Amino acid sequence: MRADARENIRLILRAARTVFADRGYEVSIEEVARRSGVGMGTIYRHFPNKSALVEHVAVDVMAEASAEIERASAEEPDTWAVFTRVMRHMAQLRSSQMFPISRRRPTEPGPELKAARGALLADFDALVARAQDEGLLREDVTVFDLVLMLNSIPPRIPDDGADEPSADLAARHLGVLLDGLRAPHTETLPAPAADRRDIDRFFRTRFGL
Amino acid sequence: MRADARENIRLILRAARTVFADRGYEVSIEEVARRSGVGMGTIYRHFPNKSALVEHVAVDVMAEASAEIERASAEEPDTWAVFTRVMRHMAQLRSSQMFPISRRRPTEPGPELKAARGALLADFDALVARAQDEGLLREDVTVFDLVLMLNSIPPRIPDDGADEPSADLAARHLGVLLDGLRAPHTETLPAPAADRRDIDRFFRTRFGL
Amino acid sequence: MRADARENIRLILRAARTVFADRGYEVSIEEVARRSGVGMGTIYRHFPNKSALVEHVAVDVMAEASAEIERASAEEPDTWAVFTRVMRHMAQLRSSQMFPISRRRPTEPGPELKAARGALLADFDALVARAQDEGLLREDVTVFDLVLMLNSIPPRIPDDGADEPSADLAARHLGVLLDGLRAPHTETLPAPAADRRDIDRFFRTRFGL
Amino acid sequence: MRADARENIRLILRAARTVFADRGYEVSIEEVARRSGVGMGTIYRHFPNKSALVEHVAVDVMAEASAEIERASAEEPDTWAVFTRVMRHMAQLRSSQMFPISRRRPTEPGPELKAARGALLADFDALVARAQDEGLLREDVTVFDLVLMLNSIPPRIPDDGADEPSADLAARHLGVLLDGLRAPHTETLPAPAADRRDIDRFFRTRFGL
DNA sequence: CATGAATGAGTATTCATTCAT
DNA sequence: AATGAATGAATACTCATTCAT
Repeated sequence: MRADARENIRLILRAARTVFADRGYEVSIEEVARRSGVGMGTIYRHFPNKSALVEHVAVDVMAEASAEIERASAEEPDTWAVFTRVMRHMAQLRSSQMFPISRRRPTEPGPELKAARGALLADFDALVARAQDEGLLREDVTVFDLVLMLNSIPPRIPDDGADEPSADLAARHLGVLLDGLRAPHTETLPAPAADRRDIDRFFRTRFGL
Repeated sequence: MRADARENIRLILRAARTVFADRGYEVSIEEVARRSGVGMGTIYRHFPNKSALVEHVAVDVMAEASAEIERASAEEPDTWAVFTRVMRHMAQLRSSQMFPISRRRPTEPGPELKAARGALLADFDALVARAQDEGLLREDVTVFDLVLMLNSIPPRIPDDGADEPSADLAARHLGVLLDGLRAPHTETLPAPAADRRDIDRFFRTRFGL
Repeated sequence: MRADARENIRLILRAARTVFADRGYEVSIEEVARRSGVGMGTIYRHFPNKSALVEHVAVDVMAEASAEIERASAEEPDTWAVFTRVMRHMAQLRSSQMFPISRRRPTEPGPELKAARGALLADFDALVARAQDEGLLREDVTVFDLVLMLNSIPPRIPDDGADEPSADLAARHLGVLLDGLRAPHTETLPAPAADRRDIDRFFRTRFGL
Repeated sequence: MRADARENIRLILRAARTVFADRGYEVSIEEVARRSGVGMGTIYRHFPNKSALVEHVAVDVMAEASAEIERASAEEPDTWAVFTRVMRHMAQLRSSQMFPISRRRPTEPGPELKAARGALLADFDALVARAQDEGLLREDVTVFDLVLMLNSIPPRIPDDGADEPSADLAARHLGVLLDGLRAPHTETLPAPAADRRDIDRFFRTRFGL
C-alpha cells in the first residue's frame, strides 16, 4: 500500500469520526469527503460502502476502549477508580459513534466488528465482574445495561459560534449514572427478560450494526 | 368534522406514535399511512406536512405527561413516589417521541409545541423543586438534565416474532437513574456551563424541534 | 333538474370563468369549488372531469362571441366597426379562456365544444370574408390567424392590492394588432404552410382542447 | 471542469430550451433528463433546482437577444431594418422561453437573470427610442408592450410526424404586428395605466420569474 | 490511485378523481 | 343532491453508489 493511500485512510477515519459524532450517522458521504479533504471516490476505494466506513470507525473506537480497560486496570490501584475511568473514557469516545445508531434497515456486521465487539464485551465484562465481586458495583446490572447507558449519554453538539450550553451535559449525565450504579442501591431492577446470548441480534436490533 | 375523519385522525396519530417510537422520526409518511390503514393523502389532509404530524404527536405526549404530573401529585402522598411515578410514566411514553430527535435541519417549532413544552417544563420543574426542597432529589440536577435522561432511555424495539430481549431494558435503565438521582450522592457533577434560559435554542440544537 | 342544481351550475361556471381567467387553467378544482361556494363533489356531479368544466366554460364564451358577431353585424352600419367591435369583445372575453391553453396531454374535445367552435369559426369567417371583400381587412390573414392573435393578448392579472400596472396592456396590444390588420399593409406574410382543414387537430395541438 | 461535464451542461441546456419551448415550463425534470440523454441527478448537479435551470435558459436567450441587437445595429444601414430583424430574431428565440411563463407561485429571480433582463431592456429600449425618433415606429408603444407582444407570438408546436400546420403561423403573426407597429397609425392606444418603473414587479406578475 | 461527475431509487408533497356521509 | 374526506399517481429533490476521466 502506498504511503499516500495509508495517509488518506487516516484522514478519512479521523474526519468520519468527528463528523459522525457531530452530525450523526446520516451525514452524506460527500460531507465526509469534504471534511477529509479527499474525493468521494477515494472513500469508496477504501471502504466498499457507507456501512463499512461506519463499522471501521466503530471498530477503532472499540479497540481504543479495550486498550483503555487494560491500561486503567494496570495503572489504577482501586477497582472503582478503574471502572469510573473506563466509563468516562467510553463516554468521551462519544458513545453514539461506538455503537452507531441508525434506524435504517440493519445490516449484518462484518467479522472485524464482531471481533472487536466481542473482545470489548469480554474485557468490559471482566471488569464489571471484578467490581461486583468487590461489592463496588451493584449486582443487578450487566455489561449490556452499561453499553446501552453509555450509548445514551447525549453527544456534544458542535457550537456554531453561539454559547452552546451542552459541553457539560454529558459529564453531568454520567455522574448521575455512576451514582446509580454504585452499590448499595435502593431501586430494585426487574429481572432481565432474557439472557443476552445472541449478542449479534441484540446489537443488530438496538443499533444499525 | 365528520365522524370518519375524526376516527382517521385518531388512527393516524396512534400509528404515528407507534411507528415513530419503533423506527424513529425518519420513517416515511407512506409507512405511517400503511400502518394507519389510510392513504398518504389523508395524512396530508389533516397535517400540512410531516413536521406538523411529528409536532402533534409530541404535543400529545407532553400533554399526557403534564396531566400525569398533576394526577400523581394529587394521588401520591409522598413526593418521591410522585417523582418516580412521573419518571416511569414519561419513560413509558417513549421519551424518544416526547422530544423527537432529528439530525436534519431543525425547524422552528410551532406555537402549540412551544406552549406544551413550556407547560410541561414548568410543571416538571415545580415537582423537581419540591423533591429537592424535601431533600429527596439531589440538588445538583435540573429539569433539563432530567429531560435529557428520559430521552436517553432506550426505546422498546418491536419484536418481530423472535424472542426480543429488550422489554426490560428501559425499566432497568430507569432504575439505575433513579438511584443516581436520589439524595445524598457521591459523585460531584460539574457545574452547568450555562443556564438554560434559551429553552427554544436548547431544544432546537438537542432535538429536531 | 332541481332549481338549486341549476343555480349551482351557474355559480360554478361563473366562478370557473373568473378563476381560470385570473390564475389559469391549472388552478385546482378545490379552488374553483371554494370560489363557487359549493363543494368539490358538486362540481363533479355536474361535470365528469376537469376538462369537461373547462370545455363548458369555453363553449359558453364561444357562444357569446357568436352572439356578439350577430349583434354587432345587426347594429353597426360599417363593417370595420363590426370587426373591431367583435375583436374587442372577444379580447375582453379573455381569450386565454376562450381557447384554454394547457400544455398537458391534450384531450379529445367533446361534441358540444366542436359544435360551438365550428359555429363560431363559421360566423367569424363570414365576417372576415366580408371585411376583406370590402377592402378593409388585409387579404392575407385567415380566421385562424385571428384566433391565435386574440388568444395571445395578455390576460388581465388580478391586482393583489398594489398598483397593478396591467389594466391597459391588453387594449394597447389589441390596438396595435388592429392597425396591423387594416388594409393596406406593408409586410408580406409567408403563405400558410397548409390549409387548416383539420380544425380539430389544429386546436388540439395549439391548445389543450 | 471536466470535458464531459461541460458537454453535459451543453446537452442539458439545449434539451431544456427545446422542451421548454415545445411543452412549456411545466415539463418534469425527468422529461428534460430523458431528452438530454442524462440522468436526473446530473441536472441537479449542475443546477440547484428547476428554477435555476429555467433561469439559465432564459439568461442565455436574453444574452443572445442583446447580442443580436448589437449585431443588427452594426450591420443594417436602416433603423427599421434593424428593428424588424431584431423582432424576428427574438420571435425565433421562442419568446415563451425568453420570459418563461409559470402560473405557479413566482420566485424571486436571481441576480444573473435580473442583470441579463436589465441589459436586454436597456439595449432594446435604445433601439426603440431611435426608431421612434426617426419616425419609423409609432410613438405610443413602449419596450414593455413589445416584450409582451413578442411573448405572445405562438410557439412552434413540434410536429409529431403528421403534417403540422404551424410552422408559418409565428411569422404571419409577427408580420401583422410589425405592420401595426409602423408609424403612422390609426388606432389610438389608451395611455399606460402606470409607468413601468418597478420592472421586477412587472415581470414577476406577468411571468413566473 | 484519486477525483468528482453520473445515475436512479427513495421521499415529501400536490391534486384530479372517487366515494362514504 | 351536496359535501368534503380519502385515495394514489405524479413530481421536485437527495444521496448512496458506480464509473469515466
